[in-house]
Amino acid sequence: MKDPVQFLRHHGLSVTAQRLAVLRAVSRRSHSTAEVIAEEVRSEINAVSRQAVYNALGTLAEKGLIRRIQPAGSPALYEDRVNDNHHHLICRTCGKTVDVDCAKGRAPCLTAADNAGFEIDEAEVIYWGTCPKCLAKSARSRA
Amino acid sequence: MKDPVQFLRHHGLSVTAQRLAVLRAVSRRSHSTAEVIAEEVRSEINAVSRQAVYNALGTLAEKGLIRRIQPAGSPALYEDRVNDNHHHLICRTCGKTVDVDCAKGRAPCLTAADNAGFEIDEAEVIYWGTCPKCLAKSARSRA
DNA sequence: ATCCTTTATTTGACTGAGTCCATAAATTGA
DNA sequence: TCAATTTATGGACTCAGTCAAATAAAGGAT
Ligand SMILES: [Mn+2]
Ligand SMILES: [Mn+2]
Ligand SMILES: [Zn+2]
Ligand SMILES: [Zn+2]
Repeated sequence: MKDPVQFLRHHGLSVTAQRLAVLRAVSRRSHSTAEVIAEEVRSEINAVSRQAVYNALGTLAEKGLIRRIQPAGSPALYEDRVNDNHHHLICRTCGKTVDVDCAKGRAPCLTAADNAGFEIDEAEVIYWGTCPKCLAKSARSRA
Repeated sequence: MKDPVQFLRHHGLSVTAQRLAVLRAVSRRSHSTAEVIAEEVRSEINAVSRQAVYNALGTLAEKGLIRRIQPAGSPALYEDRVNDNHHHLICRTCGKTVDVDCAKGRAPCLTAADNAGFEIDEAEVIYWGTCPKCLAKSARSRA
């Protein structure tokens, strides 16, 4: 199931240049926006509509080939690291986003203190803070 | 520090009808949108601009009197339960949002598996799933 | 109570990120 | 190869929020 063409077929999706290019663009760099992905795609196949990018990202995420995260104050980000429910660490100053393994190990940490009768399918964790670079910069300006 | 007037003064903010009404509106119901809050405020004092509502919500959140959460696919939500870094459980179907105590107890769970050199100041946790009502409804429709 | 300065509110235009929809094109599989 | 189905395109449109200039209200000092 490594091959994207196989993957698309397997989910009953037609194989299109746009989808393949979007897939490659997402893999090339982690945590990128639809906008950035669209630019990447355009540099590969020579044109693609915004809507096609959103459609591809949407269906690929739905089928589980890519993952979408939607941090506060940022457009959605897409990545190809999938199926491990890892978490994210985001710099409030510059937006730098890095992966963090799930604190509870491999098993996704789905247990809430009290689930209030909900059936929980995902625990989304975002650690907010300041990245090393921005820390250094603010230390310098305070000096 | 219970009294909102005191609180505003204490933070060097002038006390305005709009701010007080926004504060009351936020307290009246948990997890409401700016839009809903604006309507509440309008039913109390007879008019308020959208911008004034956003301003008030912004400064009140900044000063720590209210808290803003920004779940994926929803406008920002505001609540007055503050200073305990509690988490949220959100229904993917109907958006119902409920509080969940921090899994790690009183101390906010700020520890990531690997902080990558970041200085973390908040761990935001959202549990996504289906609420009891929506579970029941879908069980019924499957029957 | 009055004036002055600071701070907040109003109004209305504007933006970013994404969605909707009708038409055109590509993909599939018979 | 030829429909039938699935996607892509282009353009209008929406939602949630921000910006900026003009006006109004609040707070402090007389
Ligand atoms: Mn990631
Ligand atoms: Mn809450
Ligand atoms: Zn940073
Ligand atoms: Zn529900």
